[in-house]
Amino acid sequence: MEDQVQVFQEFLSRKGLKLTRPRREILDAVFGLHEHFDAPRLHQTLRGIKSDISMATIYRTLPLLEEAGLIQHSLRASSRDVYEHIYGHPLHVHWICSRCSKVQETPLNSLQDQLQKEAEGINFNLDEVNIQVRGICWKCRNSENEIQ
Amino acid sequence: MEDQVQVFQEFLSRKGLKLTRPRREILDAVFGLHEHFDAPRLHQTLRGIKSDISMATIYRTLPLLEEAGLIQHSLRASSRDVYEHIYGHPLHVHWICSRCSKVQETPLNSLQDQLQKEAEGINFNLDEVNIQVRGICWKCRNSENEIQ
DNA sequence: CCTTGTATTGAGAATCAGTCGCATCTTTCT
DNA sequence: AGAAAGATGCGACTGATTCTCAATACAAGG
Repeated sequence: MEDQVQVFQEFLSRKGLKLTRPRREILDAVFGLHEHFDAPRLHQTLRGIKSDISMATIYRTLPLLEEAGLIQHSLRASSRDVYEHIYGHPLHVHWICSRCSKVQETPLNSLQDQLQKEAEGINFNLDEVNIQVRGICWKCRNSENEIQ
Repeated sequence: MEDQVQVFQEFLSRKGLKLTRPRREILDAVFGLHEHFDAPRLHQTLRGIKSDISMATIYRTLPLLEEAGLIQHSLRASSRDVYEHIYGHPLHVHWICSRCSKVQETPLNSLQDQLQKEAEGINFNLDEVNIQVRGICWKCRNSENEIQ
């Protein structure tokens, strides 16, 4: 439990930065959410709970969390910067329905090995993988006739 | 040559819309660029060449091109809406270097088949695939020691 | 416990992308 | 040429993200 705090802490000191109250609260909020989020939503969440951390601080902290490998940019349907926390989560594929915008996730499985091989082929030091697939989910396929 | 014009033309008339001068010029500009682009860059390009098509028109046209299957949303490092034209291009993997931000592309190859299989597994009607991999490219790996 | 240098923060201004409403053109069809 | 429907440009507007800067908080040394 609270592994992510350690990770962040270590990352910060390695860079000569400090784990301050605002940073800690943002970290907690991020790992308290179990969905994708963006800066405004995070701000709302934090405000709801207790503190009034400024947008500026949130926008400053997210890149740090990303650099520390705790969160990653997620693919987005909208035009905002969307993140999700990944520490302790396996990499996955996002299946995005073009109709209802719902997002399902499945694990990478064997795809990862292949990507790894290709990475070696071009001498690329692979860090993160994001796979986004768009199409129509089964629910919408079924109700396709009604709408159109 | 100029296949994309036909495709767009047909798409438009199917929807009762017209292939106007601005739309045509945007289409040309899009297929004249051989990199990823966003609305502002497109605007700049168009301005440089000749016409003064408004941002509003560009923002209205891009979704049409997307719906026509001529371009697709690309994954982005920044916070803007980035597109690339795909008509006549095979699907590919984006290799993004976290250090120098350069983007390389490789074809999907066998990954596509696997995704297709997984799609069938969850009864998902696969349309588009975007794969983004982040890491460090060979150039940056080599010069890693110097900077740090 | 005080001092000092450095990192941080909040608030608000400033940007910038993307959207919208509307009066004015274009295109198409007759 | 005239009418109807679709398009466009302009400018206002919204909302996200960045920037600036003065005020704080913190760690280390005295």
